[in-house]
Order: sequence, then structure tokens, then C-alpha cells
Amino acid sequence: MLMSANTPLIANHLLATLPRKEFQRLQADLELVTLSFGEILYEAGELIQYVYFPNDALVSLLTLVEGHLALEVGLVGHEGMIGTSLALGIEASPVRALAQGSGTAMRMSKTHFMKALRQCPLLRREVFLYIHDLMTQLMQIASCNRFHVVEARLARRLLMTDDRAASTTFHLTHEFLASMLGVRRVGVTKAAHTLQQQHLISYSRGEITILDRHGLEAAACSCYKILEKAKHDKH
Amino acid sequence: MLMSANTPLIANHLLATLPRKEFQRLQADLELVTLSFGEILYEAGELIQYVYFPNDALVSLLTLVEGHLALEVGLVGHEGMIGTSLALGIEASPVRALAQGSGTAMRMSKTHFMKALRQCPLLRREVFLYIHDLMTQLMQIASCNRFHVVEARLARRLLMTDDRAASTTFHLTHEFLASMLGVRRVGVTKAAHTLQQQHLISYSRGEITILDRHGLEAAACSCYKILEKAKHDKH
DNA sequence: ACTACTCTGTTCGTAAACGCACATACAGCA
DNA sequence: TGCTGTATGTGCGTTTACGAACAGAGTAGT
Repeated sequence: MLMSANTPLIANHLLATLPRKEFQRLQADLELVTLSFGEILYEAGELIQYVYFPNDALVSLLTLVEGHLALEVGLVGHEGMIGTSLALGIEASPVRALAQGSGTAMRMSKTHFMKALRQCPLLRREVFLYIHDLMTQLMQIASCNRFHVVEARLARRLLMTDDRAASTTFHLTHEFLASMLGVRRVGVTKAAHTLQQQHLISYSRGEITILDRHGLEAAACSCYKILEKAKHDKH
Repeated sequence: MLMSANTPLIANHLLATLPRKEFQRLQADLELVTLSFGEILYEAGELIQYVYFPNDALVSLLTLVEGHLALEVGLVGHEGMIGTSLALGIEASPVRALAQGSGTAMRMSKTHFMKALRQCPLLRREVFLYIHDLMTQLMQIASCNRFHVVEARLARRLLMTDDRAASTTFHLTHEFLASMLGVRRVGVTKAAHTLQQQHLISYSRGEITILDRHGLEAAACSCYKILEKAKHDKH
């Protein structure tokens, strides 16, 4: 497949599956933005101004529980969008949305998105299907966090990042991963150390590289495969 | 408020908030059914034949993880409905839906529900708002299961049952609660024992009674209040 | 009365993760 | 070069829950 210079390497799937004509109608209201590490797209409870369709950007959905750091309940890349609440008639985000790594996304204002939803049944269909996928992701991650040991969850999480990122190296500190998985930093350090000794990953000061994808899949819990399967089932 | 003999004590909220005229249009396609303990409304992955609007019935949403019993990710009573996937364009349920206690619900066939959604914007609105509430519930329960100790989670779970049940006594064995919370039966036995010693609850062979609601709220984690708040925020 | 079954209580050793504190190592900058 | 901040490694003792096994106690059926 040929791509022009300004086409991102990974294009958002929700937008990409729209017929060319529909997409062109939307394009006027879409804006290419670059998200950088640590950028908070929404704070929990805050009104949603823009929705985002990630290309190679990666966004975490986080819940806040008193006395703990933010726990990741969902991970959104090119297969989805940020700001689904609007499509359900809610103006505020129930979660914090946090950008990771750096990458691009297509952005659309709330009003344009609402208009687009009304006018474009195919977009509406795509968005609702994605909301369903997101719900199943939430549930799977929930049970994973309940049942599986840190090492397996870390492996799963790294694989999920890899699937959504443009490169096999990404910036993720132990501290950050610990918050995402809802464990202590030390727990991540130990698990990461083990994975490194098995030559599945290598890391240094936040730069993590996946060395052996198959090995990492074996180290991850079955949740990874279930999550990926759900992502690719295109209904 | 006066009620006729055949009006359930607790009426489904989604239906109850519809204007009388809209509700009457739907009524022809609604059927009052009694759900009994242990009844499986949907198995995970199974096609949805009927949607259910609980009155005083209580339904758990469960995910299955290999090597473990079913984990509860959501609890639906009169404030919601079962079968939301249909409204998102998905024919199969991603979760198992299990009836608890015994109680009544309004049932509607898949085709009638799809038709009703198309014809009744107010119902559509209510359903989508509820889907949003359900998602926030999923996320809250997920982080609760991650962070809080068994005793606090048990207290939360009992309070949530109490809020949705017609009576303050209900049938829930330790074994069953253990599966819902994703812990061993022994863990529930110990936690329940402690709560009983504090005179917050009493139980015998599966019949649990709440003695001191305020005390139980104090024993529960903050998640309970957050969950209840989300339920009552009527947007 | 006997049996079968379900539900609850208890015990024991073990594993995973916790909280806390401190040690090392690397990077960028003055 | 030394300083500072961030990232990673290690080593306590403690808590929470786990797995497995078994003991009583209430309920129902024959």
C-alpha cells in the first residue's frame, strides 16, 4: 500500500473503515495533533472539549481511588477513540485520559463530533461498536488485575503497548507502569528484571525494548490473547 | 404513593422515567417475568434473545477467566437493564448474566427492543445514559477489586444488594459471594464473621440480614458511596 | 433414625505483594 | 568536575490472601 508523505504510518481504524466519501466529509472538521508523554486530555469529571482518534498515539484511561495512584482501566490506540461518553449523551469524562509516548491523533471538537454523529450513520455505527469493545476490554482488564501476578500483567501490558505503538521501543518507567497496574514500583522493577533476564525485553532509564515477542506472549496471562481477539473481531 | 396490587413494589427506573404515553406504547411488547436464583439469562458469547428491565430482580454480570470462578464486574437492579449490547449493535452478550435472589423483571424480545429503540428517542436516550453509568460502574468495581481488602468489598457488595432488593434479607451463600468477589470461600467466611461480630449483619445458611446499615457503610470502602452517587446522578 | 447434602468454621503452611528505607547508577547541566 | 534529579536495584519485616484439608452444624429426604 502506498502512502503519501503526510499520511501517518498507522491510521486510526475507526476513521479508516469509513467509505472515502464519508471520511472526506468529516475531514474538514478533523485536525492532526501530536500528543506528548504525560499530556492529560481529560481530567476525571471534566467536560469534554475534543474527541481524539489516535493514529500512533496511545492513551490510557485511568480511574482515581483515594489513597492510590491512578489505575489503568483501558488502553486506546489506533483501534479506538477517546471521548466516547459524548456519543452516549454525557458531556463529562468519567475517567482521566492520559497520553503516552508521543504520537499523532486526529482531533475533532465536541460540537463537530455531535453533528457528525447525527449526520453519518456509519460513523455512529463504528463508534457504538467501539464502545462495546471498550466495555469488554474494561471487564477483561478488571479480572486480569484481580487474578494474575504482576509479572504476567506487566508482560500483557507491554504487549498491548507494542501492538499500538509505531516502534518496538517505547518510553515507560517502572514508576509509571506501577501506577497503571496498581502495584508498587518495586513490584514492577522485580518483574521487569525477571523478564529481562529471560531476554524477553531490555530496558534502561525508561526506554523499554521488546526483544522476544513470542516469549513475552508466553510470559503474559491468557488475557492478552483474549483482549487482542476482541480487538480484531470486526463483528 | 398508591399502588395497585399487580404493580411491583420497585419498578424499573428506565421504564418508569419514560412519559406515560411512550411507556404505554412499549407495554404491549413487555412481559412481566419472575427470575429465580441461579438462573442464567445469558451465557458469555451467547446470542441475546431478550432484554430485561429488572424491578426487584437483581442480576450479576460475570466474566469468566480460566482457572477461576466467574468474577462479578457489574450488578444490575431496577436502575438499569440487561442486554445493553443490542443497543450498541452487538448481538451476543460479552458476559454471563446471572439472576440472584428472586424477583420480577420486564422482558422484551430482541426484535421488539430494536424496534422500540428506533421508534422511541426517549428510550434510546435512557438506554445510552445507562450504558454510560454501567461503564463507570465497571471501572469503579475494577479498581475496588484491585485495591481493597475482602471485608470492605464484602460490605460494599452487601450494601449494593440491599439497595436493589425489596427486603433487607436475601439469599447469598459465602461460596457465591466468594465467586462474585473473586476470593476464596474461606475469605468471605472470615470477613462475614467479623461483620457479624460487630452486629452489622447476621446470617445463617445463606440467609443474610443487614442489621446496621450505617455501620456497614462505615465498614465498606469509599467505592460504595461513589457507586451510589453515580447511580443517582440523573445527568 | 439414619443418611446425604449444603453451609459454615478452623487450621496450617505458603506465596504474593505491601510499606518503608536505603543503595546504586546514569543523564544532563552548571 | 561535581551537582542534582530521575531511574533502577535490594533488603528488611508485615499483611493479606492462597490452597488444601478437615470438622461441625443445620436441613431435607427416606
